[in-house]
Amino acid sequence: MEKLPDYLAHRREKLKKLKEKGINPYPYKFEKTHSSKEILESFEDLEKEKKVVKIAGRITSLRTHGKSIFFHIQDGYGKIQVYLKSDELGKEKFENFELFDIGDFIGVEGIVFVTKTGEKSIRASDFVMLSKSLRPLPEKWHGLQDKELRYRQRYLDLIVNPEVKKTFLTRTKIIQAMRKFLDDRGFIEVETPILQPIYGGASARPFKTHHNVLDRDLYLRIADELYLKRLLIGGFEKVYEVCKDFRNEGMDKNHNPEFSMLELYQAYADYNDIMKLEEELLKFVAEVILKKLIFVYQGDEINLDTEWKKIPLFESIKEYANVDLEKKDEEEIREVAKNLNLSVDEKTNKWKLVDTIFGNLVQPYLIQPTFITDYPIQMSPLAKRHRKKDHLTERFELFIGGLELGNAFSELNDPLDQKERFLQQMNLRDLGDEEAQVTDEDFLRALDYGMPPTGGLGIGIDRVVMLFTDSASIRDVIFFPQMRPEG
RNA sequence: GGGGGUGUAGCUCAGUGGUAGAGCAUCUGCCUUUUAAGCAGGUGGUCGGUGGUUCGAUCCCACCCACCCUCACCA
Repeated sequence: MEKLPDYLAHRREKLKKLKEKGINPYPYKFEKTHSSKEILESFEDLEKEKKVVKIAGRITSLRTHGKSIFFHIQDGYGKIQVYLKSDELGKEKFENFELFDIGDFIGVEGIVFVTKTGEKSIRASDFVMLSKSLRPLPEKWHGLQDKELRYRQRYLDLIVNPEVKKTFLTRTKIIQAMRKFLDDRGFIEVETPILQPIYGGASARPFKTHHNVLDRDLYLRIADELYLKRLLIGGFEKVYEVCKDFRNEGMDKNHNPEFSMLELYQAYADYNDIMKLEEELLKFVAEVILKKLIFVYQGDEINLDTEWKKIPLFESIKEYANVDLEKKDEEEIREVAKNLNLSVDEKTNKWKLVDTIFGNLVQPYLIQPTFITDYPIQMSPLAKRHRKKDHLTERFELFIGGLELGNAFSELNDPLDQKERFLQQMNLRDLGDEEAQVTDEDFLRALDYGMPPTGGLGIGIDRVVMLFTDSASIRDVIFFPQMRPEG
């Protein structure tokens, strides 16, 4: 048998001794009366009444003093100090504590008191092992710093870095707030397929899988769009889905292969209505989460309490890059990109060139909330033509803090136009654009039956969480980000 | 994929061409209000991996792996 390192062997030895004493190191349950938070909040009453409390949690620090011991236990809501005294527990019980370590789950019974140094604590009259820990926790003072370990072993990160737990609690509250906002406005939350025979609704490469019984390839969805629109056709007027989407593409601080999205559709609305809706939604979330509309993201002060700026895409490029691309042809735009030292090649098509120029010269400077509107048709195959400018669509993206937070259209509901757009996409695909969208015949058939005029919106939930928790990387707001196999 | 950085004890980090250190954790002893408890004494390492240079490599070189930053890609 392989020899364990000392720090593991010692704990195995203690585990064995517990069993020899007839103590189950992994019992089935413990009836708590309070959480640490509840005790601290109602401390004065508990102290006055000398009420016996029972609390459970993980030992996170330990100070022994011969015949007395102090330790903190951390539960799901905070931490509280416990005091053990030999006189009060009896010698045998007190000595059993030798088999407890930092990291173990313990149940404690006792009454509350305040120590000499003023800390609200529990004077234990009994304690019980709830789960023996066989590995040491990271260091108490610096916590877990190594990002790789923090992501791979998020549970440790959560145990020792309290601000991490707070970020994820905020994440949950943000999603709750989004649901409340939409539910209160009569939106219906729905679920649509993750496994799709034809992927659509966005421009991205998919993950592919296979159904054995049907002997058919399926794709993990890259968006929910085409299914939610089918529901509009079916008669729902306001729907939304909080979903995971999957895109088989690169990973960086703004992208994870699986990510969370909020998609919503509202019949009889256009993109102007959706702009207003998204602005109200994010202001509502900010009020709920931050209790204010002015906050700092990555060093920049962001003010949501303004009239949010709206600029057409080409205007924004004119404003920030000082060049008018709207009337230029592909070669002229390529020249512009090259002169700006952007890495583009002869294969980069016109629309990707525009996108690259925007992404490098405009997007990073969109710190205050800004709607970029009216994208070219070729960049927006699911968006309705602009009512006044035929070469553009009624589409917008929202940027705050340099982050792209949403993408929305007056949805294309002209079945023949949609068919044309799919054909254009297939042409791009034939020219080597692997992210070009795939024609979905069933969706076209559905559109033939008629979809009401509709406004739709997709919001990257992870990025909203980044914004409101001042996180620099998407990995800091996803519990278990995608990682390569351990090296 | 390109450029830069990091990788040393369970954790946080020093360090050196002659096979290694601190703090915390852990172990032993002392200690009945401590809280980064204290005091005394221990244990613990394939120095990310594989090759090369060298009498000798954790250190220098090459390649590989992982992670971070950045560019590209990716709405």
